Amino acid sequence: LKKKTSLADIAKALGVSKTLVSMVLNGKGNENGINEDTQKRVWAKAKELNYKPNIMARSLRTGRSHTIGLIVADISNAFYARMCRAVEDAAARRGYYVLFSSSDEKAQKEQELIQMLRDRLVDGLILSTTLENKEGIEELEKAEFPLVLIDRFIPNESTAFVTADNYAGSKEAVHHLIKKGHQRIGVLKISPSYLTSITERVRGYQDALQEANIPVADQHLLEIPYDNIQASIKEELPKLLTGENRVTALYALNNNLATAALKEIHSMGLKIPDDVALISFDDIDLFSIHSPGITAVSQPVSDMGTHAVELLLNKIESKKNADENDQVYLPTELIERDSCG
Amino acid sequence: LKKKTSLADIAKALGVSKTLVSMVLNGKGNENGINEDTQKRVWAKAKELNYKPNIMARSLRTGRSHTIGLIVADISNAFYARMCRAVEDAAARRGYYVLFSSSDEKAQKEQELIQMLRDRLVDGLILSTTLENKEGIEELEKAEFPLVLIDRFIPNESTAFVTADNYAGSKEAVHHLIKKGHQRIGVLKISPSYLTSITERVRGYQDALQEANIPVADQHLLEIPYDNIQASIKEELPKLLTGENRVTALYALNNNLATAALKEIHSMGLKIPDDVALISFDDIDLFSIHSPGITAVSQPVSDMGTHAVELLLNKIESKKNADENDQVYLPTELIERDSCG
DNA sequence: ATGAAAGCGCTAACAA
DNA sequence: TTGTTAGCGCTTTCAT
Repeated sequence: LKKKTSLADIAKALGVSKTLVSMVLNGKGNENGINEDTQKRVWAKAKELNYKPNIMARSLRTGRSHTIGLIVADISNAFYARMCRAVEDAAARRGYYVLFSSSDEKAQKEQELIQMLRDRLVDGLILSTTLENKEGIEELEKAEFPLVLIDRFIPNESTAFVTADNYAGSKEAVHHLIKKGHQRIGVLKISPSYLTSITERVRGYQDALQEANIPVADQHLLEIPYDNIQASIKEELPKLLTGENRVTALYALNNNLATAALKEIHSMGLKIPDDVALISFDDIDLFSIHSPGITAVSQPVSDMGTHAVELLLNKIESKKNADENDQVYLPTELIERDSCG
Repeated sequence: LKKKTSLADIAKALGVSKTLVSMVLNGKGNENGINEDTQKRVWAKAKELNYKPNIMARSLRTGRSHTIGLIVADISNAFYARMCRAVEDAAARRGYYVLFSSSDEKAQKEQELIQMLRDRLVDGLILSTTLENKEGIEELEKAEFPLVLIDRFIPNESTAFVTADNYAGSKEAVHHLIKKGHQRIGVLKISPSYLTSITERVRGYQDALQEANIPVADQHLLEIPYDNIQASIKEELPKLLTGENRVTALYALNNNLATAALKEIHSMGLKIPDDVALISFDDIDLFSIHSPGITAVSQPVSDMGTHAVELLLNKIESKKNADENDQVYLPTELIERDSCG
């Protein structure tokens, strides 16, 4: 590994000081009244020696790394993968880079990752929190560490967040089902179930039923553990789909659940939408290609990412206008296909 | 943003030197013969003051960042998303973190990202290269910068790489099609078409036909531009699927292509496998859920990620045994479903 | 068994 | 218009 050119190398080659070179290369030449000619010589020599600033040294000095951290549950999940991409692009547009990590929905891993990212002096953090790590988050807030939650938020706290409007979107989905004539609607929800993305969707479901004067039946709500979705669906789904109180429609609260349900419905030999209707919160490619197409609530994933970055960078650069709202709900969209009858 | 505890803070609080504290906290206490008791006091104080080492400072001093870079075409693509996850996990297991970026299959962006990652003093790089940036790669090699290519390799060069065995996998796929009675097989390939992942698959296709004494027809090969897949498929696919020389089977050279073809086949109102068979290189969830199930060549994505990390870290830490092979082909697996008749 | 001092490469306050 | 100096927080050599 060959040694790289440093400021000092340029300074020495030119017989000037590091300071001068630093100023010029940081575009502060004019502002500090440095000779046009000297400036040109500096630039030329920098190019000649293929100078690249050492970001570590700069960070050490300035206390800023121009890097932000992003923690999601699982970067290989389509929803988060798209989100990561949006965050990456939005950050790049403003000259920041992104360190990604997956928490696997585990609070302890989340905390370790927060720690490691801070160790690396990220300037701020976008976090899809497990919500079981309140302590860790409080610590960040206490230290006034720039933080924006994404996808989920902490109820009754002032922490900044960007999320889809899960409540409204969910309500719309259930209304749609009702309009299509469904009254007994089974809900597949994920545990941990205190995730606001989930609780808000459940609340939307309940309110939609209530508004239509349909009683909410607890046994229609299935809770599926995050780390064992397919097997658990296989075991639980038949309970919902058989017997005389069986549901006529299934509402999956995220894409993983919908996908797993789809598989199981197929392997039970049932037909959508005749034997059972299916609607999903969160739209993925699969649903448009499947036949019949699966009706789904589409989340503004890219917008969420972009918005979160804007919020975070404004915090970091203290550009926040006093009236900037930093708890934002983005609208969802119902994509109607053929899975609801 | 509150100031964090530094080595000096601990040293002062304890009335000892930074050196001592550093040694103890790096586990070199015994090796340097430091009092058990002193060591305990250091640890206690470190915990008390919630000391976290400043990685930038350490990196600046040691020239190592314990971070590796990963550049793929698009992190929101399922194939790369899974790969990223594998890389993340494998790196974490050895105490490294990962900086991800998407090159969008553009050589210039690739080069910028390489630059920025090096600026950040990543200790090494895993790169799914566009292959149009040979210069940049040569520069890395010349600087002896630790580098492992993934998914694609540079023909006739000694650069380390990890890839699926695209040739063998492709041959197997086409053999399968032939065995199912198909003779006229349309191939959907992506451009840029010099990607070895693609050329190797094409080569496998050609050789499989040849071995079966089936003539290779150029007009059966469709080239679809990376950045305009769906529209291009819509326009081109009918050419393959109509007329008297129409193909009876379609072989998509990656999951994007297969997905787009699937959409278009549906919208043309054709049935799989009766009207046309479909096989895909690279297996994704969608294919197992779709009915009929889509037969696909499954790539060992996780293994590829893991393997690449191992190779890279061995390079970085110069642990490479002399006989370690650093050009590795990993076997694929044909997942037979119902899309080929 | 412990410490002093140098230095990684950079920037910023202050001099000249 | 340019240079000097002092660190940022850490590790490491060399003293003691």
